[in-house]
Amino acid sequence: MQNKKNKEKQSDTVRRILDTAAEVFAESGFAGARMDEIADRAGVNKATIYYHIGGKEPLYARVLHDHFASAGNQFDRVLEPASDPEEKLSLFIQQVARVMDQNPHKTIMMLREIAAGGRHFPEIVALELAGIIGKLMEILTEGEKQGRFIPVNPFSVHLMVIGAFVLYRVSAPVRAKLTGLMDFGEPQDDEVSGDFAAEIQRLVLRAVRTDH
Amino acid sequence: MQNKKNKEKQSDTVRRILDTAAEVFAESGFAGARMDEIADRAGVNKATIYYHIGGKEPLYARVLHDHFASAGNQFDRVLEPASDPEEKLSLFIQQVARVMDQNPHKTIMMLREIAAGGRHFPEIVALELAGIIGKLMEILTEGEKQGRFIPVNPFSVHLMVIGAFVLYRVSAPVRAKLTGLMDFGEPQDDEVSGDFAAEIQRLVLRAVRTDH
Amino acid sequence: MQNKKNKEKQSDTVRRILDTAAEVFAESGFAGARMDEIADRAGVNKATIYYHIGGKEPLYARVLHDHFASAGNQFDRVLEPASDPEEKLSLFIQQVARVMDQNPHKTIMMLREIAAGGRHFPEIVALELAGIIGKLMEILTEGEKQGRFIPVNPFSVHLMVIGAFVLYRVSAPVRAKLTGLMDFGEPQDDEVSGDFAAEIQRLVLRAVRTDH
Amino acid sequence: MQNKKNKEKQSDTVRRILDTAAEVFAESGFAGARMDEIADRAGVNKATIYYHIGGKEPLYARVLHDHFASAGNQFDRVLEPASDPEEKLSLFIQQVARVMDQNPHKTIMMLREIAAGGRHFPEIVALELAGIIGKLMEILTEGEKQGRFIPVNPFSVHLMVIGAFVLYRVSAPVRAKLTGLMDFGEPQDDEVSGDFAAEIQRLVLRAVRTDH
DNA sequence: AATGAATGAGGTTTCATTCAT
DNA sequence: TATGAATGAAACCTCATTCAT
Repeated sequence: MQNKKNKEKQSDTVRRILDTAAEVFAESGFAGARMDEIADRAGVNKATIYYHIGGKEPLYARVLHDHFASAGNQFDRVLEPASDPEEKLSLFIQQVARVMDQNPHKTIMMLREIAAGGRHFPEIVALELAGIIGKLMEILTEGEKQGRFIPVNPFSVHLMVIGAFVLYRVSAPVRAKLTGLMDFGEPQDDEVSGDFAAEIQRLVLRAVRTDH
Repeated sequence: MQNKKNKEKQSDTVRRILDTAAEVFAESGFAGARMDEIADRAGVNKATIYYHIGGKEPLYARVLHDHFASAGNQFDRVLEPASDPEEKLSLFIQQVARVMDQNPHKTIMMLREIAAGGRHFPEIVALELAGIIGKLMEILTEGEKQGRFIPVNPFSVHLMVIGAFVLYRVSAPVRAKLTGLMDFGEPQDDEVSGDFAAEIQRLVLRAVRTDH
Repeated sequence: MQNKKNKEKQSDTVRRILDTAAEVFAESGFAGARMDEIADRAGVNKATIYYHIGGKEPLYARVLHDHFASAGNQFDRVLEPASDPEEKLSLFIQQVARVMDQNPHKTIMMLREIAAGGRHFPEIVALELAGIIGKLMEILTEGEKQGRFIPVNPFSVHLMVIGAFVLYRVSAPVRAKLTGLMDFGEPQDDEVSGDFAAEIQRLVLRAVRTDH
Repeated sequence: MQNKKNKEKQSDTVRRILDTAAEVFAESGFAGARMDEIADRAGVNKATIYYHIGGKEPLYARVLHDHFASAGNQFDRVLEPASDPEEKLSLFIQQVARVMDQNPHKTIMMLREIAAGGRHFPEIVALELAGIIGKLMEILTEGEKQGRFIPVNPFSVHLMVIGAFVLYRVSAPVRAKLTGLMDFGEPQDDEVSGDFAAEIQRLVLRAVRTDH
C-alpha cells in the first residue's frame, strides 16, 4: 500500500532532490550551483541524483518543467468563475502573484534563466510558458472586443506585470541594501500577493481600461 | 608623455578587458564566466587581466561600477529641459530605455546581479542605483503634489518600468523560441527605445495620471 | 526436479551472463568493461551478477577459465587420428584456428589479457594454456626426433602461429581502416579457419620441414 | 640559447609527460590508465597535462602518433644498403625487432590498441602503420618477381613476424607464470632483437625462399 | 606591461559494490 | 532467485590564480 504511493507520482527521494535543486539553483544560478551542495542539503548521496535524474542539466530542466506543468494547469481553474474581462485580468494578476509566492525558488530560477538568454530552457518549458502568456492575450483581446480595454500589445502588459512582480520578489536582498540609503514609503515584506499585487493590479487596470 | 595618454583615461588594454568582460558576464553570469574566455576574446593574456585589475571579483565590480557612474550622471542633464511632471516622467522612461539600449551587456549583468540577490553588488553601485530610483521618486512625488498624478508607491512604478524594459531586452532569445508557438502582434526587434518604450510610457502615464 | 535442470550444467541466467561478459570484456578490456553494460546486454539486473558470481574480477576469471577448460579437452581428440608429425602439426594449426573462430570474444580477451601482462590471469588458466603449448612441443620434438623437422625452439613456432592468428582475428577493424589505404591482395574476411589458416600452415611447414 | 631548445622540438615537460604516458598506457591500457598516475610519475601537476595536451584521448593519440612518425622514418634508411630481397627481408625483420626493443611500452600499447579494435586509433597513425606494412609488401613482391620467393600473401608474413615478436615481448610476465609449469628450452630474456629475432628470421626465410 | 607555463582546489560524472525487499 | 535504490571512492576535467621571465 505504502509502496504504491511511491510509484503513483514520484519517490520521496526524487521529490526531495527536485525541491532542493530549485532552492540551490535559485540561490546560485545554473553555473554556480554545485551538485555536492544539492546532494548534501537533500540528504542524499551525490550519485543518487545521477541515478534518478542523470546530471546537472537534466536536473535543471526537470525542475523548471515540473513547475510550469503544474502552474499552467491551475490558471484555467482560477479564471473560470470570472465573467467580465476586468475581473479576469485581476484574477490573472493575482494568480501570477500567488504562484510566485508559492514557488519563490522557481520564480528566481525563471528570471535567471531568462536573463541567461534561455540557454538551458527546454523546448517543452517554452511551450508551457507560451500557454500562460496566451491566457493573458485572450483576456486582453476579449476586453478590447467588448470595448472595455484600449487596444494594447498584450505582450507589453505581460512584461509589466511579470517584470514588476519578479523584480519585487527577487530584489528583496537588494532592497535591503538600498534601505537606509533611501525611503520606500511603508516597509515592505517579501510577499507579492498582498499590497504590492493590489497596487500593480490597480495600476494595470487604470492603464488599459477605456473609462475610469 | 606617452605615459600620459595611458593615464588620462584608461589604457586601451584595460578598456578592451572591461568591455569584453561585460559581454561575457552578461552571457554567462558571474559564476559561468571564465577568465580564459574573457582574456581570449579581449585578445590579451590571462595574466594581463590579473596584472591590471586583480581578479574575477574586482573585474566584475569594476564593470558594474563604471557603468553606473557614467549612466547616473546623464539623468540630470536629460530631465532638465522638461517643465511638468508628465514630461519629466516621459523623458525619464525614455532615458532608461536609451541607457539600456546603449549598454545591453551591462543591462543583462544588472538583472542577473539582482536575480542573484546582489551577492556581488558593490556598495558603491547600490548607491548609484539608489540615486537613479530617487529621481523617479522626485518626479512622482512632485506630480502628486501638483495633483497631476494619483498617489502611488513610486517603487511600484519603478519596478513596472524597469521590469518591463529589462525583461523585454533580456527575453529576446526566449521570445525567439516562443515565436512560432504564438503570435505577438507585429514583429518586434531588440531595441527598447522605439515602439516598445512608447507603449510602456503610454501605459504608465495612463496608470498614474489623474485625468485622461 | 526443476531444480536439477538448473544444477545440471548452469542456470540459463548464469550462462547468459557469462556469454555477455565475454563479449563486453572482449570489446572493452577488463578496465573498460562496465558491469552495467554487461547486465543490460544480458537482460539481468546488475545485482544478479553479484548474487551469482560475485564481482567483476571473479566474473572475468570465470569466463577465461570456462573457455580453456573446454578448449583444452578437445585437442587430444582432434590430433589422435594423425600418424606423422606433419599431419599432426597441420591439424594442430587448424584446430587453433577453429577454436579461435568459434570463440572470437574469448580469443580477444586472451590477447588483451596477455598484453596486460596477465594481471588477471588466474593460475588455473595458465595451467590449461601450458597444456596446449605442451602439445605443440611434443609434436615438434617428435618430428625432430624422426628427422622430419629441423631443430627449432618450439616456443618460437608457437608464437608465430598464435601471433599470426590472433592478430588476424583481432585486427579486423584495423584492417578495415587500412583498406583503401593499401591493397591486401584478395579481400579477406574475419574467419581464420579458411584460406588464412591454410596459408599459415603452408608457411610453417615450409619453415620447419627438413626437405621440400 | 637554452630557451631556443625548448621551442625547437618539445618542451622537456611535454616530453616527460609523453614518455610517462606511454609507460602507463602500456601497463594499464587506455581505460585502466589514470591521469593522476601519469601526472604523478611524470612529476607534473595533473592540470599541466591538460594545459599542454588536452585530455586523455589526445594524450593517447599523441603518444602513438609520435612513435610511428619517428619509427616509420627509419625504415628507409635501414633497408637502403641491402641489395637483394633476402637481405632486405632480414633487415626488415631485425629493424622491427629493434624498434620494439627500443620502445617496449609503445609496442605493448600498439598491441592493446589492435586488440581493442582500434577504437582510439587515430587516422593518421593508421596511415603511418600502413606505410610500414607497405615496405614489407614491396620486399616480398620484388623477391617474388625475381623468383627468389614463393608467391605469398604479404599480409600473412607480416602478421607472423609482428605477431611472434609482439607476443614474445608482451608475454614475458605470462611466460614467467608458465615457467616451472613447463620447460621452454634455454632461459629467455625480454629482448626480441637477439636470438629470438634470429630464429624468427631464419624460419621466415625458410618459409618464403624458393630454394634452400 | 605582458606572457607562457604551471598548479591547487574543486567541479561533474562514473562505477563497482551493497542492501532492503 | 532477482531487483531497484543507494552509495563511497575515485576518475576525468576545469578554472581562478600565481610565478618566472
